[in-house]
Amino acid sequence: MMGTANKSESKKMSKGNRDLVSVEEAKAGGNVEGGGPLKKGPWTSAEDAILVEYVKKHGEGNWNAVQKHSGLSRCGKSCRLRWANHLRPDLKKGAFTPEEERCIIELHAKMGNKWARMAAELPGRTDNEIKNYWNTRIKRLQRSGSPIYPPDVCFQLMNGSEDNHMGTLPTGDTHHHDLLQGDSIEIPVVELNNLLNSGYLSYSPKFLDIPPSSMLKQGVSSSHTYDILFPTMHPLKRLRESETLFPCLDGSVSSALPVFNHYMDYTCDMKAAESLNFSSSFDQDLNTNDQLPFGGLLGSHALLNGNSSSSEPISGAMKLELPSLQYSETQPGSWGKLASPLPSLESVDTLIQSPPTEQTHSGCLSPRSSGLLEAILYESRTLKDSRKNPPQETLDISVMPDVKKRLPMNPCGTDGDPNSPLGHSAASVFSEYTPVSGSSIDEHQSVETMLGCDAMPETVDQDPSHYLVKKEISSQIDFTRPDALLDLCWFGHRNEH
DNA sequence: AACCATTACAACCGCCTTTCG
DNA sequence: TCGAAAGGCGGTTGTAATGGT
Repeated sequence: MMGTANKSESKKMSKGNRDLVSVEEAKAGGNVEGGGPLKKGPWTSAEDAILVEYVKKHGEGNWNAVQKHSGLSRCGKSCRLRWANHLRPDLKKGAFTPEEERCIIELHAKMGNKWARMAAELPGRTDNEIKNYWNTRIKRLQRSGSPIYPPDVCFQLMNGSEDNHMGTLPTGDTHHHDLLQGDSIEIPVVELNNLLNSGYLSYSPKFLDIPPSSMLKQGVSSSHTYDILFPTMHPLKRLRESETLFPCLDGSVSSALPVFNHYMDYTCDMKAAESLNFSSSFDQDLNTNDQLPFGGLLGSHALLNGNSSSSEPISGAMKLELPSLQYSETQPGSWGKLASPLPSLESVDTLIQSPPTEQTHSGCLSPRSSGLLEAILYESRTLKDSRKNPPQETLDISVMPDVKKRLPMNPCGTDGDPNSPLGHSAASVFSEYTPVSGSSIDEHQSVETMLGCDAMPETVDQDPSHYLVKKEISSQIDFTRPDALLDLCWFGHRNEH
């Protein structure tokens, strides 16, 4: 908050006494007429008075002139912020109402961290307020391992995307037209990201149960997905705002419901959930069911990150900036041969989102060669076909010796679908960048663990048939393909039928 | 009562975009 | 057209207040 140069001053000037500063002191405290250093730290009531007076006279804007005209030793930015966040007469004070909280949650599900836009939807509230509220809430939810979004918000969002192909909430409020308008199929990736951040995937215990359509709607390609699933990559600056094209596939509402059925067992933010009449049993689940059918430990990163701490639950909102493993154009056909020594799943992001330019070494069309839209559509068709003619084999470990080694349980020699527009790649992530050393989970188990196949079938997943289903799933997923995660879901979907 | 953890809030920083001369 | 200034935004940090042990 305070600049380091003013820390001591700020400490001295506690909330209790800083209001005692007179206007003269406020003006003289820093500099008059912009000579000395600008003051930082908490604003005094005198400074506030000066600023209010100034705005009354001159109106908003031209904030840098405040210092000149009023003698206030604050920079223009600081003045603007102070005015916008505290002095504006139309500001609402006090805690957020349940309605506002609800609105924030929905807006965040739609917009992501677009605090200013969210603030525009909430009259009298500032972006800073909303941001603080959200961050606090996220921390709370992270600790409790609860979903970030209430189920009904996700449901609305997905339902909305169904309706308008935009992945937006059909909330009925008319002020979201900016998101609703347009005739493209573009879905702001933030919406997808945030659905994924919802925590329905964050622990992934029910990952396999998520219908593919739901999964797709939730944005499988989003970076946040991988934040959730692969939370321990070294941080780099995330792309500031990735607007990703992602098609909406058909997917019935009913197919999405089971997800919520599962997760209604988990709780949401206790406070918000209570205010919004959400069920709240997740805490209990946390205490009693610390082992999950997915093979991971609840509250553990063991899911795919055995070498990460298990002290913190994976939470959808976990803010992890992943390294941008930019797929090297100089390495054609190197799906699965990633250049970076430690790429993240952002790389998968990149791969999936990248425009098609080349074919993979296996001859399969990669997303690069045919585009994500085509890929998705293709896979959609494949899925439909598969329902009619269940595939015999899908796991192609032949092209991924590493995976081959790591999947000794694979009962099927499989061939990837050479016609799939989605080529190989995900295997690299699974094989290369899953836990390596010092892990609590044997790296060889990483994939199995993720699939919940060989890990702890007796703990939660008591149903042997369920276990077998997962076995089948694991054997049919081609981790050499970037859409392996899609497969995960799709198999999950298939197994619902 | 002391200590610690958490929460809520305020403010700054850096980057990006827009505006203007 | 270009560069500087201003404005806007999101991320981060620091601190007081509060609650629990």
